[in-house]
Amino acid sequence: MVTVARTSLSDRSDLTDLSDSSARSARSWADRGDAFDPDCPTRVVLDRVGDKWTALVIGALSEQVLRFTELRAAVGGVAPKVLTQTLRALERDGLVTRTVHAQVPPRVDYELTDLGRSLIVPIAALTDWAETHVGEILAARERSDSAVSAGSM
Amino acid sequence: MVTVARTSLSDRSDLTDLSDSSARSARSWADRGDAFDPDCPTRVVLDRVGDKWTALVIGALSEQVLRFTELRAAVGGVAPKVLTQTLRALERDGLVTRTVHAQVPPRVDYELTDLGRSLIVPIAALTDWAETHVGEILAARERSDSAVSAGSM
DNA sequence: CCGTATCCATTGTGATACTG
DNA sequence: CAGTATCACAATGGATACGG
Repeated sequence: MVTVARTSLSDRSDLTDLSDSSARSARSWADRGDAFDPDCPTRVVLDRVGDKWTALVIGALSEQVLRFTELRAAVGGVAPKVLTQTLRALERDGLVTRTVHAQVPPRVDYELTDLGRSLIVPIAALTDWAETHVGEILAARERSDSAVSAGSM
Repeated sequence: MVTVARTSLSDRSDLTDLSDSSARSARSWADRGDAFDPDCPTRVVLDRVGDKWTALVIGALSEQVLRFTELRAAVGGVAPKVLTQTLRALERDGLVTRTVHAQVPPRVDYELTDLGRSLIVPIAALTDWAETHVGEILAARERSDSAVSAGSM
């Protein structure tokens, strides 16, 4: 159930007609939100998933429960402070559980929640697209960059 | 809608099928990359899609070709400098074409390329997930935040 | 109309060292 | 082991004004 909070976009319909002729889907892209709205669903998720380590952490945890240090190694040596930030954010959003075992030395397990596991699907769609098309992006990038330098010669 | 998730990643259920069809997807999460590697496919795409305006711009352009000012209104009044940055990045990556019409006053059209259009699918998977589950995230967030303030009382 | 130029606040990220 | 504390820095993002 969506009820996107729409502040500016729908009001400022000084565009010709954005949703009329192309009303092929019930909910148009234009309704999907305003980046200024902190509760815009897409923004909430993109702000979390788009950061540097979240996708990697979720990927690592999708395979198995991991401890802090294991996680740190799994994602390639992130600084502990940053990993802690990432994990706290994931925990706060209900995507990861943090379990402290009363032991010496301490043992803390991180595990995906059901919600976190469900996020694997759309992330996989993105990583899948990325692996398929990153070549085209990189090629376009090189073409563009070399065109710039060629233009200045 | 969306109908994404051809289960490319989720079928990494243990070791079973290394079948050819998912030769690419058969790679485990651990192989998907290192965030330090600037050419890691997921990073390249996430760095682009995860920024503040790209998803909205692609969404707007998915419905129709738009001019600079139309785009600006469509995504909710982004500052021109930032919109230019976003569009230049998209153009450089081959996701958007920029067409200048020799007219007075000038007219510049922005349009998705085939590559850009193909990106709509995984983005839709993400926005779809976001709209479905943002409530759970926000609820978890509130629970977590109120637990913190309660704990300090 | 379609941008660029300038300045600035905020945030994200990281290295390093230290502690219960 | 599992973090925290501190400092530093680069990258975003935004407001405003101006130019071709």
